[in-house]
Amino acid sequence: MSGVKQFDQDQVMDRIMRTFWRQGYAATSIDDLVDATGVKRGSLYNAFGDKEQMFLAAFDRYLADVAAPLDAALAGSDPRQALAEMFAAQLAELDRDDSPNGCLIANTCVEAGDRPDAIGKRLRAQVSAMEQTVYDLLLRAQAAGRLPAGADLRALARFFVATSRGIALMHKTSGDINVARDVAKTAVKALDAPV
Amino acid sequence: MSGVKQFDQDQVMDRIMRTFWRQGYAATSIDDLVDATGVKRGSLYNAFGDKEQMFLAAFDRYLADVAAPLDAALAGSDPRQALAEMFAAQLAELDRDDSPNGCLIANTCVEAGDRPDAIGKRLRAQVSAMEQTVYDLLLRAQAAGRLPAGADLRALARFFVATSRGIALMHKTSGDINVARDVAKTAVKALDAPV
DNA sequence: GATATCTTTGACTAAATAGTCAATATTGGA
DNA sequence: TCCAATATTGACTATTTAGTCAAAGATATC
Repeated sequence: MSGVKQFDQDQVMDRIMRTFWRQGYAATSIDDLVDATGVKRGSLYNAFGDKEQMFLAAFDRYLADVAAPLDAALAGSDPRQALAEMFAAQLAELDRDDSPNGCLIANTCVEAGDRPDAIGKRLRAQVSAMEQTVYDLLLRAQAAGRLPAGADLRALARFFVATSRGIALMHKTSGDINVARDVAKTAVKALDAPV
Repeated sequence: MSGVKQFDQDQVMDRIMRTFWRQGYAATSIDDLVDATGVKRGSLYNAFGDKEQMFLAAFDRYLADVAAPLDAALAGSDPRQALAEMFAAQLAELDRDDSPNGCLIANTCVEAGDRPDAIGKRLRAQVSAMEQTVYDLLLRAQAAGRLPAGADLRALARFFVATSRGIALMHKTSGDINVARDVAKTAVKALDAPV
């Protein structure tokens, strides 16, 4: 059959992304992806390359479709509001019942965080970028007098990235959005702790 | 050969634990354990049961050997000092260069956090227990007037557990103990944020 | 020293795995 | 219409996997 693609690449990649998200890289077999997408083995290889390339594309898709609202929230100028919005966006994503629990980025931190391959490199680039985005937000805020001059912005940026990861893990184990809410609520107050 | 064990069970379980810690459950094959311990396949099965039982025993070993100092620190009465000591104990563990990066508990949250099997159950019991230990600490402190009456202790307890997990993930991806230090330093200050 | 019990070992099975490929079908353009 | 390029398909390979087992060796106790 064919000569032209018989499936919607975007839709199929969405299924692939969700499968990796739910099961992880190593625990997902190509047969799992065949079952999840309805696309046959050879067609998947033809369309997306090998398993590692499939994962990298799924990871990028996750960043664009799921993680993007978090980044967008960090573009604001009021750090309290921006971080509250970032956590709110994360909670909204976690609370969707048409999505797997937890977060693909956090999951990948565990599975590939210290690996030298393409997946590890891609992951670390993303983590660094998020830290930098938060840092830039805090820097703008400090320059505008919204944060104390003595605040350790690097430490704060790392703290918020870590908290976001921690929330994802807590949600994966508890399945309870209130747990995630409690953590987020407590974290944003850290901006108002005495230096 | 034999009739009596030819290897030190404690030492071999330590190697098994470190292998699961470094690679995760799914990514660790029995052959990996054979290579890591020098004990042959059949002897491992004879001594420890199947792969799931090996992991559960390794998990318990991790709690007893690696995570215990964190629990011990939480037994104090001054919450600021107790939590600072907990994080200090975690940082000390993370900084050991004879151990894998990251934390087996956090890794298992990702791999089995929402699984209904014995590993998932064991993991969730541990996470709940840690939250309760922190909560009890905060409750003692509040009763002693060391924390404001209006503080949300449940939220704080969940926050500190989440932060500890977040630190583990950040350490796994960055390999930099200063990142973990920054997060811990910022987290303990949350106790002094206005309610 | 006999024997029941335990450990070790390497070979084995059955299933799952990632990736390949030739045969076939289909399309768009010349 | 014809052809070059592409997509689909199921069968295929080679490897890895978890777990089993019978044979053989060693030990402690009686």
